Formats: sequence, structure tokens, C-alpha cells
Amino acid sequence: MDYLNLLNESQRGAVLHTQGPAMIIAGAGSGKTRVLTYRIAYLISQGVDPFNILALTFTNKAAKEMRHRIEKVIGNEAKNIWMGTFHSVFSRILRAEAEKIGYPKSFTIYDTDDSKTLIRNIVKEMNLDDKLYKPNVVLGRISSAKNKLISVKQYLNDPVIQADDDAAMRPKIGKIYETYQNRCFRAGAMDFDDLLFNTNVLFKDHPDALNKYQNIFKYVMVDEYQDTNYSQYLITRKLAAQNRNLVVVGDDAQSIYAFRGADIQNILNFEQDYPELEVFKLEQNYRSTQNIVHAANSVIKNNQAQLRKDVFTDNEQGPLIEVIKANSDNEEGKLVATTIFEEKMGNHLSYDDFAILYRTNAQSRAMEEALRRMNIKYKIIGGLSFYQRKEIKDLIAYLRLTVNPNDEQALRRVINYPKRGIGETTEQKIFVLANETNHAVWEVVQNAGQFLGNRVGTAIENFSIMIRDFARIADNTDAFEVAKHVAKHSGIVDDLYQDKTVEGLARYENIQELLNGIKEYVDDPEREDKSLSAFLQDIALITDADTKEDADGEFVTLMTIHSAKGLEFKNVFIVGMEENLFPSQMMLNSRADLEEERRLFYVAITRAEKKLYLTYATSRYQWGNLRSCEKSRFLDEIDPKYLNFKYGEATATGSVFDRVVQRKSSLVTPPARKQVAANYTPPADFKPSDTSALAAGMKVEHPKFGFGVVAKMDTQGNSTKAIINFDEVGEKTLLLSFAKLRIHS
DNA sequence: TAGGACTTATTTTTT
DNA sequence: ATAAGTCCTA
Repeated sequence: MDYLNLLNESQRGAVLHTQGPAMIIAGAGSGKTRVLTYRIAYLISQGVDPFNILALTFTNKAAKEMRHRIEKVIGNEAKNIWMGTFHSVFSRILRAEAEKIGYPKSFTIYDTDDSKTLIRNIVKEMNLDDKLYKPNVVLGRISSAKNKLISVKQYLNDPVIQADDDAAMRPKIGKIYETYQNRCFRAGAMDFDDLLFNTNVLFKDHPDALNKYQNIFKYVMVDEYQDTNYSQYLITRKLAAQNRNLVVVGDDAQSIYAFRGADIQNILNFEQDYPELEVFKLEQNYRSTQNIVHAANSVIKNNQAQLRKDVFTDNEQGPLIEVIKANSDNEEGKLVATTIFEEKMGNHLSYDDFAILYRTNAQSRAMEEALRRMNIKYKIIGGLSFYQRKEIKDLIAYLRLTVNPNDEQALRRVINYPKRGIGETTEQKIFVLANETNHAVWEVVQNAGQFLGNRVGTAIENFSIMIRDFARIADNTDAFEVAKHVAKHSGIVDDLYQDKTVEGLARYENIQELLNGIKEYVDDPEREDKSLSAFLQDIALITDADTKEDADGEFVTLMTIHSAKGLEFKNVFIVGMEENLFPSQMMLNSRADLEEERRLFYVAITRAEKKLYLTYATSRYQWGNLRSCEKSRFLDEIDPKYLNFKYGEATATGSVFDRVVQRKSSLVTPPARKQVAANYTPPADFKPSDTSALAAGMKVEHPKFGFGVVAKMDTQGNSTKAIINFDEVGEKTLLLSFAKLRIHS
């Protein structure tokens, strides 16, 4: 039990609290994770079965790390603790209980793209204005309803909600929500919010199931409690209702997910629900220097809404925070890269000691370029993840369809990829029929022969046979064997192999990498369920931030501030400290929004252990054109006694001006544009000739291109092309079966 | 039906 | 800048 000696008084108090509700208010860097891990270790040492402990974290990464640390203290038993994100834990539970609420066991999890595409389809089907009903807006509305546990029925019957939507000129959102929900259900699919929503449904409608999990999860712990939404709050409240052993850990100053429905109110609710609760405040920061902690405090005190808390540290004072001004986003990148290089060399540091944090993913570009130029190894967390690449999504769509043929979005994606002659018209027919008869699309596909022409009918028939064949294989083998088979027999690999360009090769390799990943998945000796269905369930909830920590060598880490939460680095650069960027333009409209941005800044500052750099540029490219920028108001909120100002040297070479001049001059000579077809008007009596005997040297007339001479004939299989030199528009290659030509010789 | 040219929105953050 | 969606032509 010697680890108890490593804790300060309030930390120890929290660890030793084993029975009844508790709230731990943990300031940044106050040893929160340490408390959580020791508390779990302590529980187990007191005889609690690890199977009875549920620890909910915010990211998979946090869960993995915590499990690691507990393992170090208590060994293998740590594997038996239920630990993960809300989404992953409850999707596992839903998988086991799906049939109780009318979903198939192998339900699909729709990602945000699937949801948006579906909404786009629905808006179109309903003949609504897609300018008004943008997928983002509609999905946001639906999502926030679900996070508040507002069902379709409640949504449609709530006059306040209707008034809101009316006022926003979007009265039909309720109807879209209804259709969306029906379509998801019909497809056997849940979106991210449904995972939590349906867990609530399960617990509400099936007391036996609730009871079962109440008995399993005798000890419940929630990390990052300030970021939970109502739906999550209710799940934990229900689970803990019997044993009341609920411990939450949070820091109101680090609440940065209100945009996703997180509700600070949950902390206040917590105190009402459990009047007997014990509160522990962890206020000593062990992570950062005095300068950093004080600077962070001076920022956060500009917020009105906060629980007062005094974060302090006994650490050294440390160097001042550097503020660096650059003339452009590229120069900003250059300054960051050179600073990293010099710091590393001068102080014998590792690249692992550096992180570059930004507000938006788009900012990574300039940083990457600069780092690459200096040969500094880096790793980007987040952004477009591996699983969002087209070729990966294509293969995954086949796999999803294999497991759940009703998966509408997957079907749409691959029904005609690779090309198999099932065009848009046919696709429309199928979907319309499915909607009219309220059948799953797959039913329609399987009976497609009855209402389609021979040719298309056969194509669909073959497609359907192929998928059923995949499904049969999936029943008998593990995820890797199926995936390998599918990659080959779906035609994806062949299709990519055709493409010999660099990008094509990369896509081909990505497929290989996905297959490797699946192989690794099934080879994991601790993996119990190696089915394709289990694999799909798992990857649906994985983000790039969680994937492989391929530790080959040291590297600088680049990520958004949001994904940096919970992490720490010796040296941190917060880049893009500019108005409209950080704070984001979208967050300037209300005090609450601005305060969330400020908390985000607070989170960013407190990631740093030793040294912090804040950089901004006076101009930056946005959507392809140059904008000038002002430095962020947040810079002025830091007490200047903690700051040291530095300016990027605006040298004659490489400054932003060169680039402007360059851009301008390239505009002077507009890029050679392809000649547009001359507006040749054919004579009234124009009549295409029989072109079967067309040959090189013949003179022809085209209704649009005018007169020309056949340069060359090119027959490949059953398609014949003619390469013709037209007098007006130059050389054109025309497919003979389509081209209307009159022969003039 | 397929492929290319053209248009349009997107950049706030994530499970 | 870029990607995705739409329109047009053969």
C-alpha cells in the first residue's frame, strides 16, 4: 500500500473513499489520473472484483492509458475492469441486448458522414430547400435533441421546439428527424447519439436489463464529467441508483464540449441527486512551472461562470512565456520549426518533448510544410483519419454490408463500385420502391429481377449473390479471412491496381494496411470475439487519436487543442493566436461561447510543463486567398509580466510579399485554358452518315465542332474511337458509337 | 451509363 | 485549396 504515501492529503482522501457518491474537482495537472488509477487499485486491494468496476473515460486513449497504469500497480487483474468511452462501453452492451429494443445484433454504427449523406438524401426526397436544410444544421439539431433524450414523438409534439424551428425558417426539421430515425432503424443502424439514446431506452423499457447491469457495475467512475451530456448523465445515474457508488471527476474550467451537448449543469445536478456526496478538491498542480500556472489562472479569471478554485504549484518559476509574431502562416510555421530545432539541439531534448497545438485542423498544413523542410519528424493526431479515406470506406462498406445487408448507406456506396452497370436510374428505382413499401432496401435488391430489365436485373442479381456469399464466409471465419476475400472478390483491389499513379498506389497500399490491421486484430491473443461484426463495431468508434502509437523514433506531435486534452508536453506551441481563429469566429456571438473558447485556451496553456510559446501571424491564407489578421484578445488577457515578446524578422526574402507578388504575376498570364468548342451551327439539313467505314484521311463535319479531317482510327474491343483534327477546335477524340458525323468525301 | 467539366460549400472542435 | 455534388455530353 506504499503508493498511498505518494499522494497529498486530498488525493489520498479521494483514493480512500470507496463507498458512496463523491465528486473530485481536479484542476489541470493536479494528478487526476493518478488518483483515479490508485483508487481503482485500492478498491481491488480491498476485495472488490474488477468485473464490478466500470470506469468511463472521454477518449479511448485515456482508457487505454489508465488501464496501463493500473496494470502496473495491480497486474493482470486490470484487464477485467470495464473501461472505455461511453460510446464503446454501451455499444458493447447494446450489441448484447440489441434484440430487446428491436435492432439486429450486428447493427451498424453510422459515422457522421453516413448521417449527413442520409440527411441530404431525405431533404432531397422531401423536396426541401437544401440551402436551408443543410446536413450540418439538421444533424446538429437532431443530435442535440437526442442528447437531451427528446424522441421523435416528443420533438414533433413540443410547441417550443416547433417555434424555434419555425423562427429559424426550418419548420420541417421534426419531419426530417422522424424519417431519419425510421431509415436508420430500417437499416439496422445507430448513429453515435443513438448509442447513448438507445441505452437509455433499454434501461427504461427493460428493468431486468437495467438491474443486470446495476449488479455488474457496483462501482462506477466517470472521468471528464464536465463534458458529459444529459443522456450520459442519466445513464450513470440509473446505473448507480442501486449501489450509489458513483464517483465523478471533473474540472469546470476544462469544459470544452458544450457544442456537443455537454452540460455543466450535470455537475450541479450531481450535487442535488446525491446530497450525501463527498467533495474532494485537487488544487495543487504538479505539471507546470509557476509562470505557466499563473498565466493560465490570469486567463481563466476573465470567465464569469466558474466554480472558484485555486490552482497553485510548488514547482520552479520557469522561463517566461514567449510570444512570437510572424508575418504569415508560412513564416509562423518556419519560426516554430526553427525554434524547435534550436531548442532541441541547445538543450539536448527529444522531439517527443514538443507539441504544436492549434484551434483548427486546417492550420496543420503550414506547420507540416515547415517541419518537413527542416527534416523534423512529426506526427499528426486527428484530421482526416485513416478510416475516412475513400478506399478504406469503400472496403469497410462492403464489410458492413456483409454483416448487415440492410445497411443503406453502405449499400449506396458500393452498389456500383467498382462499376457493374448499375446506374443512378436503377438505384433510384430501388430506393423509391423501398420507401414506398417501407421495406428494407436489401429486400428490394433481392427481388430486383421482377421489376427491372434483363441486363440490369442480372447485374443486381450477381451483386446480391456476391454479398450473400460474403456473408456465408463471414459466418464461418474470422474478420481477417472475410476481409481478404471481400477485398479480392468485390473487385476493389483490381480496380485500385489498375491505377498506376502515385495516389493510386497509395490507395492500394492503404487497403493492404487495413488488412494488416485486421490481421493484427484477430491475432490479438486476448481477443475473444474475432468476428467481422465485432471488428466493425470496434473501429466505428476509433479515432485517429487512439490508433497505434507507432513509436519508431521520436517526433513532434501536432494536434488540435481539443484532442490535446488530458495530455502534457515539456514544450508547447499554441499557434494561430488570432482574432476570428482563436477565439473562433463562430464563437463570438455569446458570452457563453466566448467563455468556452477561453476554457479551451486554458486547457491549451496547461498542457505545458516547462515552456510555452504563443504564436500568431498577421496574415494567413484562408480558402485560397490571403487575409490579414489581428492578434487574439486572449494574448492581452495574460498578465504581461509572464510574457516575453519576440518578432519574426521580416526579411526581404521569403516574406509574405514575395508570395503575393508571385501569385499576382501568375495571374497576369492566365493559365492556358482549354479551347471551348466553337459555336459552329450545323446546316439545317445536317444528317449523320453511316460511319462504319470511316478511315484516316476522310473529311467530316460535326454538328458542334464543324469541319475536320480524321487523323487516326483506334479500335479497342467493340469500341471505336476516331481522332479528328477540326479546323476550329483542334484535335478531338470521339467515340464513334456516339459521334454524329457527316462524311464529306 | 460513364466520364469530364463545372459549381458549391467548407473550416470549430469529436464520439 | 479542396472535396463533394451537379450538370452535360457523347
